[in-house]
Amino acid sequence: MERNIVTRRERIQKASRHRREQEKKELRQTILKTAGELFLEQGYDRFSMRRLAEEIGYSAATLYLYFRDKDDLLFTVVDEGFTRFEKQLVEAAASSADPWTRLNALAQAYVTFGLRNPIYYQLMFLQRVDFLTQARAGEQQPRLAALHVLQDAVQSAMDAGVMQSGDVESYSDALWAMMHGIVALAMSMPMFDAERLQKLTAVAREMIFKAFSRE
Amino acid sequence: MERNIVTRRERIQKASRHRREQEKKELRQTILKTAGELFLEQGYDRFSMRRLAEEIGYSAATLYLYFRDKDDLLFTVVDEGFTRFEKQLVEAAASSADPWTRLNALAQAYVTFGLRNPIYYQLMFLQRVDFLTQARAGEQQPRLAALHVLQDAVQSAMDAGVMQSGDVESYSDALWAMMHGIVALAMSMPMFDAERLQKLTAVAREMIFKAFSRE
Amino acid sequence: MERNIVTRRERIQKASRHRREQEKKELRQTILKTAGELFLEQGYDRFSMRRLAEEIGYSAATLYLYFRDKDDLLFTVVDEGFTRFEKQLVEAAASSADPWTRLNALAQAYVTFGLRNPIYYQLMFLQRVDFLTQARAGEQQPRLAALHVLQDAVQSAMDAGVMQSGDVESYSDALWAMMHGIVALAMSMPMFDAERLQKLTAVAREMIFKAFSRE
Amino acid sequence: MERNIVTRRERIQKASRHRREQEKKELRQTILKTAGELFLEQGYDRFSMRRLAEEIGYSAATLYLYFRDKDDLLFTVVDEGFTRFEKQLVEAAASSADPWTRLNALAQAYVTFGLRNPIYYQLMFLQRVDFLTQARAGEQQPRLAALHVLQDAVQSAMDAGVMQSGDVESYSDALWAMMHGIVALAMSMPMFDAERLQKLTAVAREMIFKAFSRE
DNA sequence: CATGAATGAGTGTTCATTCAT
DNA sequence: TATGAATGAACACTCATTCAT
Repeated sequence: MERNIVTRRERIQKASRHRREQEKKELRQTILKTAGELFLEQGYDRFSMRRLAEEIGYSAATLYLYFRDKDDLLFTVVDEGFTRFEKQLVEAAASSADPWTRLNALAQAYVTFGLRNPIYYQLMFLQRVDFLTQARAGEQQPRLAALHVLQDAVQSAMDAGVMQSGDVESYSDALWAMMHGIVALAMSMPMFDAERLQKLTAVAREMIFKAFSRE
Repeated sequence: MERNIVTRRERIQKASRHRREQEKKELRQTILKTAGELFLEQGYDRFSMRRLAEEIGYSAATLYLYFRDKDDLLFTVVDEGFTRFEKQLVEAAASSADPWTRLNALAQAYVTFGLRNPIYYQLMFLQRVDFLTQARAGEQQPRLAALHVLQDAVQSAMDAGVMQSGDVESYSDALWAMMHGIVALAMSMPMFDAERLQKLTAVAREMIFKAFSRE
Repeated sequence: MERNIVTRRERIQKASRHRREQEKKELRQTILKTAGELFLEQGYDRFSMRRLAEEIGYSAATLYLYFRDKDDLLFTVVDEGFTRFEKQLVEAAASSADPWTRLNALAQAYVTFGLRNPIYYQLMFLQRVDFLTQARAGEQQPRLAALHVLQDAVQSAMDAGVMQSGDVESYSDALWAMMHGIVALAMSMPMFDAERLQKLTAVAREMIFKAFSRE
Repeated sequence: MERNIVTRRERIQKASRHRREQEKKELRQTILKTAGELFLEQGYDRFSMRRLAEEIGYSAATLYLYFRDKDDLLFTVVDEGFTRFEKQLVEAAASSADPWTRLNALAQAYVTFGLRNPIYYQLMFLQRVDFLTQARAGEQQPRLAALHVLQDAVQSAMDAGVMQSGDVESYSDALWAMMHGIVALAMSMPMFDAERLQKLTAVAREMIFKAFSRE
């Protein structure tokens, strides 16, 4: 009987611990999500720990139970951004067996990610570029892995002979620059409305095709 | 003799006034220059009037003798940036009678400006995009005039038949995006060393040529 | 036993929470009180959040945990003042069934309030008259309600036939002006010592009687 | 001849000195006048030496050639106010041989001065009451002399038997309080429009008559 | 786990005043 | 006489962060 009780207690404790861990994770996610929303609504400068705390309904001190400091929080947001970013690029890369189509899908995915996740994109590639090369102590996370997907796609397109051959890195960089430029302009210049942006991307796609495709 | 004395006094006063005006202009320039350096070294967020004052060795209050407020100072930096920017683009545009060469010169000038004046470029096109559409009270300075130079060049290249014809604005936008992307990446991504950047611009130039040139 | 422990913990927490709330209220009161003293000693102009903070031995930032901003603090002082003011007038009005006696009691209460609460009176009727017509967002507190008590008393005195009838508002205003004048002079003119003031109020009372009482 | 020249020179110098003194006086007056206007328009708090300087078209430093410091300037404004105030009261007192009429004229003059010169009144009797008892080093100017006019009028009205006799100072104080109250309320309470104010003064006049006149 | 309370350091800005010229 | 230049001290207010509970 005692054993039983102990077992029950253990079970309860375990369940409780599990639940608590679950709750902890959930709150962490809530913080990150809300942080992102705050960026989007108020901009990077206006974001503050206090405002974030208020928004999620917890005290400011609580944030420091989940993140060492403000930069740690932002770093995590950026991390999450890179995770999603990579995931979408990988998906796009996997969407087609044809190297050229894959390349196009990748470019499309890149721009789409930027336009749909301006918060992440801002932080990842514009506001906190310094995070790009940093890695959290102990972790070893190549934040730029996502971009290797692009290089790989270029490489295989060249290998398959559908793309003009040349220095892989440089060609990949050129694509990156083009896409980054489009996203950056679209995001910050008020004159880039939907129509103008749509025409721009069309021209860009055509440009890439003419410049890189073989035959 | 009296007349002489007066004249001398006047001369002295005039010289003195002139010297003071000169000094005032110089300090103004020093402020602007130091402000730029602070941006570059510490980043936009860390820039503050107080820090700037300390840097130039004056009290914070003094800054307000030269600029109405912080935004006025930044606005002036940006203004100066746009003036130089436009000047260099116009020069590039005037460098050749051949429309295609002109277009290339323009692109080259754009990127060069960005890389040589990262402070200006940051403020103009990344940090304070809001200034783009603003104009100082009373003044009426189209800050984007510079970019019309690009559109004009595209237009004349099309007119001359050396460039594939199409929607001028969109083609111009695509060029802008490409160049903006190159500058932005080069400026903020540490892995873009001189060599990689040089290769990138070479590919970009080739890309533009293949995509746009006719025949 | 577990239950007991929990209960005890809860009890402790509750007590602790209660104590903290108590302390918070006390500090809030200390702030308000010290603010008042500062006004009185140094004058409205010399009052500043910093000075107040120093006076209470806390950092300036702490004040903002208790009041949204400076105006909120002052507003609260004024509010408290009006609450006490109204309470005392209402009490005075209820002190007698005889309309004429009531009117006298009211006048006496008004002057007494002003002389005993110079800080409040200063803010309410001299320095921050703008608060008179304002109301804190959300609240709907007619700050001038107190003065309606005066009008009501005049009205009933007229109705009862003990006071010469006429325009209620104007007669009430005249009484107000008289009392306001007495308080204002007494508060700020150093020559109004206790004796002179006492004689003044006596004459004023007599004056009101002769001017307004019927029969 | 030499003598003549000298004389001429002296004459010129004298004239010039005179002119300069004249100009100096004029500028001083301009400063004072403009200071008053600034108070009226912007309020006591918003008044600043810098703004005043800007308004008169001189540098801020110039103000310090005419006034030791800000308080000296304000003191002078107040002084000027008291001078005008006294003058108007004296005029009113001299307007009639009948003691009672004189008293009425005085009261009228008092209120009129307050309403027509709110700047002066504010400074003299509300904002800078501290000046009332101060005297500029070396000077000996009883700033309250003006109020003796009131006491004198009360005295003679009593002597002439048209006013109920009693303690002169107290009766005079009561009149002062009434008038001060009216002016103060009218000046700062927004609800006192022209009509309400007019009715109030009428009641006040009637009140004084009933209370003080004998027969 | 969560927080209320607190704060030092900082922000941009204004002010009265000084002083060499 | 007048001023341009300068400043120290102050202002209200916000922030990221800490810590006892």
